[in-house]
Amino acid sequence: MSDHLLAAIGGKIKEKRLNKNLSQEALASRAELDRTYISGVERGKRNVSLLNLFKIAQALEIQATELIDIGVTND
Amino acid sequence: MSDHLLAAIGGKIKEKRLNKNLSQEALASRAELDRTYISGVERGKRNVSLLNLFKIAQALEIQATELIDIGVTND
DNA sequence: GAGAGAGTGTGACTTATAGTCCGTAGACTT
DNA sequence: AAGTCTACGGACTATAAGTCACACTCTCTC
Repeated sequence: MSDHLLAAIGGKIKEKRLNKNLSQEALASRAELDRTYISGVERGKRNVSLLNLFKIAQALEIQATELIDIGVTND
Repeated sequence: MSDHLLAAIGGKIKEKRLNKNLSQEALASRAELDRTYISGVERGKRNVSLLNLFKIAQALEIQATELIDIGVTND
């Protein structure tokens, strides 16, 4: 529960972004967020808030659930 | 994309909490958050960050995806 | 039908950090 | 070498995190 979680989510975002052939800047523009912010998010340096998560998902044309659907077990 | 989204997620949290017969205070305790914070989240007054979302999901013994899996279409 | 206890809503507040805006530097492409 | 893309830093502003006191509603018991 912490950094690697954000990194995993950041990785997902990067993956989806590349799938769509978008630059960080293009994604940032679509999501109305800052390019350096997207950079930080993808590198797991940012603890994104829900509204921004949804903005990013929308910019990527995917469900927000896809972005946080990482292997998190409730062991 | 905004308040009603947070309210919808808050509603989900409340629903899951009640399913588990937990009080806000009990949930807050499990998630190591403040009771009034949980109250605000459930009422959609708080734009929760990812880490806290995961804390809450873990406290509810569910996947975080379940909490944000509301009817959001990419129309 | 007053008093106690559990559960919740809410406003106000301080502190931590989310998020922006400026920049520089390096990798890669054409 | 000019253009594109990204990592990263510093300085700032906006807002989330976190806490408190108090009010209110129930329900139960005396």
